[in-house]
Parts: sequence; structure tokens; C-alpha cells
Amino acid sequence: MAHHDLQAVTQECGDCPIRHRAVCARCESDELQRLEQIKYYRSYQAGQTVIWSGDKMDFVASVVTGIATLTQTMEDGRRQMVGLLLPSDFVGRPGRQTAAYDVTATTDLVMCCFRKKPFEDLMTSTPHIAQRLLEMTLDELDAAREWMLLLGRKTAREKIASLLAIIARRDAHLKLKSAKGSIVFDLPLTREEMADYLGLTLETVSRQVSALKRDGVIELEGKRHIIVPNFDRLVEETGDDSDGGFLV
Amino acid sequence: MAHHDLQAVTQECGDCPIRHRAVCARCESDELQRLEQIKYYRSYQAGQTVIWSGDKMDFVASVVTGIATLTQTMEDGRRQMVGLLLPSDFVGRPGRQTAAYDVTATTDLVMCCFRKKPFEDLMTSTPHIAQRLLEMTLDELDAAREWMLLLGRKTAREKIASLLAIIARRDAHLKLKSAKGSIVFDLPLTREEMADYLGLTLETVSRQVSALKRDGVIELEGKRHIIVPNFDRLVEETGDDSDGGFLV
DNA sequence: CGGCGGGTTTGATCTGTATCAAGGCCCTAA
DNA sequence: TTAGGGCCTTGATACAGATCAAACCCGCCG
Repeated sequence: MAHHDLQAVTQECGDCPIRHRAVCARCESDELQRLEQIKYYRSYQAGQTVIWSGDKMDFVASVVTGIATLTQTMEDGRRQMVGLLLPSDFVGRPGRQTAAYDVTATTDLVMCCFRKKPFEDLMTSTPHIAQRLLEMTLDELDAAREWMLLLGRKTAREKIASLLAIIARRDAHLKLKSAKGSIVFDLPLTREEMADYLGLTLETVSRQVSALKRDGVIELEGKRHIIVPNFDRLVEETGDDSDGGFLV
Repeated sequence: MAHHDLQAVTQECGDCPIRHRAVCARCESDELQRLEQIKYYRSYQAGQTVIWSGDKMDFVASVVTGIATLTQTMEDGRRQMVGLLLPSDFVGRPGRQTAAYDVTATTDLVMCCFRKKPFEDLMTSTPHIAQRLLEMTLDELDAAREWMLLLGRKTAREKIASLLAIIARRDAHLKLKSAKGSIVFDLPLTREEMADYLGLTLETVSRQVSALKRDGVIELEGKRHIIVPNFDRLVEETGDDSDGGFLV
């Protein structure tokens, strides 16, 4: 199960998701205790940069609320998003000194941080944490490979449909399903951020969103509020095997 | 250090690289002993499929010699390579039943396999293995993200240059440096495989290789033998920050 | 109320890469 | 020796998406 219901997490494990994601699955109370002792919180405003690529990064962290992105930028300014961090996702790499990517808050953001050194110590002494982190990293690697197929081989229309399906799917449980089974959600990204995610320009994103609307695949209320009347129809547009299209 | 010299590995740790990559770094003799007991070897001919996406996969493995690829294929036949496995790289995922990608031998290939169940048992009982695997997976994730930037934002010429630089770099220590500092190596991939790696068509790959040759960035002997007279010049063509261009 | 700015849409045009097609090179087998 | 088949190159053309440019929407502030 790639993503947990945030509410369930917080109910089960207190306010810090990493306790669930990284430990709780097989937790022992003294491990929790020790994590508890080294954690602290940081908040960021929408648009704020959490850390720049190349900067010293002396903590690892887990997203509590809000959304952050990992991006790479080329010298001439071309940008590619390489990670989209949702609540309970993990940032940072044990054993690395400096950040490899720009991390930016795209919404207001709260992260639960652990200073790197104590966290690494904890990791070597409590095997469950490394195992949990391994599982999470393997999930991320799978997601990255899915993303590579999208970037390398999908058309603009398929890319947009895929992104909408990903967003609809990942937090389907938080969203309203209207009586007749429509799925409704708000885009957490600007057109430009969508473009950076998909390897397109913002104009192309805008055009393809309009095209999907014109063709009745989605409906729009304002710029950000999306209604998907028929999820299967959307999945057909992604180019993916349809059976991957389960909705939790 | 992302890749180890295969010879050093085999000298140090016997004939099975995973012993080094997954364990040796902090090894204890009884762990080695137990890995030893569950390992076995499999060989494949160039072009042979190791496993199809969706097939049952009851082992994990490590490449001993040769090269394998991970690819994803869409229903209509579009293909994207999502992994390039070199000696000492790891395949398979503890905790997953079925293969997520097609695995293909692009050269003759020898893999060192471990049946999944005993390997998982070993993993839960010896923390070093999970930690080693975590490091390796994080390296792969970094590589995947680099690859995403390439697929999403680089031009065809930059993609080709990047791939050549990656190949040149990864096994620089195996290759001849001629007197005046040229780097020389053989492409392990066909034009079509390069295209699947880069999200291009084989015609575009061919044209851009010719263009780099015409512009003196590389020299060709036959179709596969590459001479890079000036590595820094090649790196300039990749679009990457130059300081990433260290040559081990 | 009016102006302003960020995010967005839409139009016109350009261009890099795909597509379609032909031919070359080299190895192997008859 | 020739024939066949991978693999690769090159040319002509088509087209998806980029680029350049203008205008829209809407919330905010003076």
C-alpha cells in the first residue's frame, strides 16, 4: 500500500507520520521513545524553498501536511520535477551530506525532522527502521520508473491524463465521490508545476487540459477544481494497461 | 562509489558480487556462510529474456558478468528502458511476488541468484543486508532521477552525449586511455536499445551519433567502438553541470 | 472604482524529432 | 560465390509540441 490515510496514521501513531511509515509496522515502544526524543517540526509557506540542491542537509524528514516537490534545474533554467512529496513521504538520505535536489513547498508545509546523526545511529541500532526505509525507497523507485515511461514515451495528452489519474488515485479516500460516482478533487499544482512534472511547457499543459475538457473526459470548475465523471474513461486516456487503474 | 571494479570484487569476496555489495562491507563470516548456502547461478544468452513483466519471480539476483536491461512496454509496443544492469547490480525486490519489468540479457549474462524466501529470512535476521540494500536502492533512485531529467528536458544531442558519458564513466577503469588521454570503449547497446534508453527513435540516435562524429566530439571505428578524444568536450555536450563530470 | 499582477488561455508560427522509405555494410549460411 | 538478414545510415516529409505574442480572469490593494 503505497500511501496511507493521513488521518488513520495520526490516530494510530500520533502526529508524526514517519513513526508509522518508518517504524510502527513492527514497532517496539523504546524505538518510538527514541524517535520521539530526536524529532522536531518545521513549517514553510507555500512557494518557500526548503533547501537548495548542493546545500548542507543535516536532517532527514517526513511530510506531515502539505506538498513539496523535488526538482532539478539545468544551467540554462530548464527544470524537471523528480519527486512529489505528499504527507507521510520521506525526504533526505541517510549517509549523504548535501541535498541532491531543490526541495520546495508548493503548499503550506509542515515537516517532521530528525537530525541526521542521531537518526543514523538509531537506524544502525534498530533494524526495523532500515527495513521500513528500504520498502519506502523501493516504492519510490517503482514510481520513478513509471514516471520514466511517462517522460520518455507518452504523448502530451497521455501525460496529462496520467497525472490527473495519479492525483485522483493517491488521495481518492479524501475526496468526494458524488452520487453517480464522479471523482472530484483540487489540483495541488500550477500549470507550470504540472509542466515541470511532465516534461512539457505550460502552454501545452493548458491546451491539453482544455482538450480533455472539450472531449468530456473531465470537467473544470475554475482553474483548479477537477471533476472526473468516469474514471475508467480517464484511465483509457493514459495509455497504461487498464488493470493498473484500480482505485484503491 | 556507485560501481566497483569487478576484479577487485571477485578477488576480495569470491565469485559472487552480491557478497561484496550486499554484505561484505560490514560482513561477519556466518552471514557469508549462509548466503553461500542459498546461492546458485544462472546463465543467459545475448538477447534472451530473463523474466517477463508480470511473471512469478521467486528469486533475487545480482549480475556477475554481462549486461541486462529492465524495460516497460505499452500495449501498442512503445518501449522505455528503465534500468541498465551492470556487473554487481541487484535485480528483484524482496517482498514482491511478480516481476514489474521485462528483464532481458543484452549480452551473454551470468547472474548469481538467491531464492527469495531464504534471502528474506536472512535479511530479517542480519541487519547489514537490509542496510546495504538500502544504500544500493538509494543509489538507483538517484540514477533514476538523473535519467528523468534526461528524458524530460534534454535535446536528442544532449541525450546521446549523456549516455556516452555515462558509459564512459562507469567503466572508465576497465578502458584504455591512450597516450594523449583519449577514452576508448565499446557500446554495449544497439542503436535501438540506445533509443529505448533515451526515449528517442533509432533513426534519431543514428543521426545524432553521426552529428557528434562530424563535429569531432567522438570518433567511430565500426559501429560500436567509440573514441572520445576529449572527455570534457563530451561532457559540455551533455547539458549537465560540468563538475558532475568527474571521471572516477 | 481602477489598476495591477500572477496564473491561465488561446492564437500563429516555427522547429526538432518522428515517420516513411530506400539503400549500405558485414557476417553467416548455402 | 551469392543470397539473406541483422544492424545501421541517410533522405524526404509530416507533425506534435515549443516558442512567441496577446489577451483574459480574478483576487487584491490603493
